[in-house]
Amino acid sequence: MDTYISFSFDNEFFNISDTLSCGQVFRYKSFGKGYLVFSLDKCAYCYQTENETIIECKAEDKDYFYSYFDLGRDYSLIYDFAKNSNYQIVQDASSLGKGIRILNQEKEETLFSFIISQNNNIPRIKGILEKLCASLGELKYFKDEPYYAFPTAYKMAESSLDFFYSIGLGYRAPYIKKLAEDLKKGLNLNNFNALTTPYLKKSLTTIYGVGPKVADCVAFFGYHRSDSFPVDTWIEKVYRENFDGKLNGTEKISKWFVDDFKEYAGYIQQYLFHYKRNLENDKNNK
DNA sequence: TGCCAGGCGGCGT
DNA sequence: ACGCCGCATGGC
Repeated sequence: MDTYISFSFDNEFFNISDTLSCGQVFRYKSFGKGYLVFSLDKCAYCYQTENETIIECKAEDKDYFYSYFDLGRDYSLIYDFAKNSNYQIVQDASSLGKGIRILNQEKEETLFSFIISQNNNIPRIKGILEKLCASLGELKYFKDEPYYAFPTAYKMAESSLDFFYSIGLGYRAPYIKKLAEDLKKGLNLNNFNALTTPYLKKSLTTIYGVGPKVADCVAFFGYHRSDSFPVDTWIEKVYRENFDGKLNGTEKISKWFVDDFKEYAGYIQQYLFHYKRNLENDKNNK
């Protein structure tokens, strides 16, 4: 039988709820005292005590999830950089999102996920990914709890275009189908590993259905290129309202932030995204 | 109900 | 290079 182990990490720079809900990942669900988190065919159970976050997984997956949750990185450096910003909103956002860590996600799953994310909302993205995995992914178990792996590109490439429409992908269905076919034919995302971030993004945008925003997300969440700054509708609002932004076009806006925040840009983008969406939710819950 | 969502491809200028 | 438009679907 499988052996399960658990390990823990200090909570000062790790809030599991904020880390999962800040829009970088879509495959997780509430479970017990915390969450089940799914990545490729693996699963971890995470919950927090007063001082620590506990991560439980199969013994063989320990190194994977240690890396997945980015536990080898010192987030105090990132936090200090943000707290020293001249922009009040960056200071405020980093305080609220102090416990956000950037996950090191698998590249193919990240790419599929963020192609699906375009012009879409987070609850619906999660639903589509659930249907995709339940339909084409391998049935697995975390202890007694069943779940589905993320499907292989090979399996997806065998599926009809109608299938992709049937899970609610809408006009994104051909993007997903073509990517699966290209991967089956030998496209290898690790071939981009050595590229500088600008060339990585340029290479990613050659993929059908991948524009600047999705390329930024994949560069950051899949390749951990923190000199990326995804600009979506939320971030563009923040730019207009809180940075007195006059630039037009998401690519120029992205470059403006990267020029300013350098290798901290991505983390600050996440703080801002999390902050803005939390403000909106508070308003709507009034 | 109508507006919006972690935007992109295609087209016209 | 830039701006505009259509796009599928469903959450709210």
